[in-house]
Amino acid sequence: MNFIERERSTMGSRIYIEELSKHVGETVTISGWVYTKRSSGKIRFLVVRDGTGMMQAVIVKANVSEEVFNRFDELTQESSLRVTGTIRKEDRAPGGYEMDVSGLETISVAKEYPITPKEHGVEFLMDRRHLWLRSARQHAILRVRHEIVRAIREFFDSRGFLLLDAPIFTPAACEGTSTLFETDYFDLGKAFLTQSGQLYGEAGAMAFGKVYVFGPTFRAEKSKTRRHLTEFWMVEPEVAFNTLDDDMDLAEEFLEHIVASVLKNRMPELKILERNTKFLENVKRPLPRISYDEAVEILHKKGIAFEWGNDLGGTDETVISERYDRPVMVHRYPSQVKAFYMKRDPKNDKLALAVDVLAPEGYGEIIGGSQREDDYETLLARLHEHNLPQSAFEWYLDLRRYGSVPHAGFGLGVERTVSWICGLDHVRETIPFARMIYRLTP
RNA sequence: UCCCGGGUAGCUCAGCGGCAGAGCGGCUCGCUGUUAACGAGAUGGUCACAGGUUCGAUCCCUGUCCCGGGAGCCA
Repeated sequence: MNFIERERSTMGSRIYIEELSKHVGETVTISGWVYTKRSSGKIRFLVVRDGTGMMQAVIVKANVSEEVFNRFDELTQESSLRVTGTIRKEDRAPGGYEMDVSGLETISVAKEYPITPKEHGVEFLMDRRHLWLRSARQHAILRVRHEIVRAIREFFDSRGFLLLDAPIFTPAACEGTSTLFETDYFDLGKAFLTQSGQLYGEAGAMAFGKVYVFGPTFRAEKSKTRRHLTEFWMVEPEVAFNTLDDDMDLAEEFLEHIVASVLKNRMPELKILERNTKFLENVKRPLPRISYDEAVEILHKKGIAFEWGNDLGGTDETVISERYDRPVMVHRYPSQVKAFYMKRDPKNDKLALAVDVLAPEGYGEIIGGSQREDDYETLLARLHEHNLPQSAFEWYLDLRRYGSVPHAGFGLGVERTVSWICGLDHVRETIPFARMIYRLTP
């Protein structure tokens, strides 16, 4: 018998911790890592994680060979192992099930693991993000993120939207405002990392009617706050023949679906995160809709010196969103603070047909959208007003030359949404490996 | 870029113009139901870096570096 065969002969059937309840009374093997261990002399406890959950394994001196019993001593935190034993329902154990160990095999003894069950600072943990991902809280957050991404795709897929992947290298600024990451691109000069797939989404909408772009986006702004990453994920639906009102209808139905999916499928994770789900249960249609003018009025009534024509700042957004128990839509912003492609309000040329959705509890803007300018001459004039190079936008102008129609869309920031739904105090925990102004590793 | 706060043991922090501290982790010992186990013990330091003031600086001053979150900008 070779090594592998010998090892296999001592194992029960291999299962995952998430399916323990189906194997009560059976002898099975769990492959995983040591989360923590405790000893009380002749009875020893090993908390094993395998990626799907945690299980307490109990090693009783009287029930196992001396070799197995002593093997416990060499196991350090995060050592990898295979543990075999009988599964038993046990109310004292976290998860409700426990293993009575009969066999224990060390795969690799871990060196002294830096992340102990005690508290650590943000810098320390972010420097070890690759290890931090193993902890229960990070599991909960990333599983909620996964659920949100799944719900996003389910929402659009079930409504006949086509997933349209936009390029990441772009020839010029999409919106002309943000600072972009720049890189050399062979003989073609400079390329920029995309800050939005929206313009390509518009081309897709003219081709397929309704599409969504879902991918990473990049902003080289030197923002250093709890709401900013330099690389983040955005989902951007775009629908031909939609108006601003249609756009807002879509956005609120979309948000309702995402939140409902998380509440339905990820309650244990929200509990680990100690999230008060009362706020999330309120996320039902209709969401309140107020105009920018009304928002300014609210700020003035609160005694905030806010000048009409400016964009809402983070504090202003918090003041407005605090008045509601669910996300609030603010529409028709001054066109001077919005992007060149947004259509002006036919009733007031100073306003853009734009909408921002502000999350409650001070989480700020999670959605930004608009009806797009569909008139060729107007769009051309806007390009020039914003000093954008017409040549880089000829293809975009083609969308207005050949069968232009009203259309609208929006972008939702995935990390801000995860942060809000999980109730986190910083977006850096919502993505496996955050990229920020002073963080490029690990 | 600006404003504010911070950097002391592996980690989280306290401290103070006059011998460098605690809790936790790791290590040793004990314990048959632990849940961040518990009890006992030993170990652990370039007080971010460079100048300056002083009899004496981890502490006060100046500069630099790094971190945090806020403004601006944005999802």
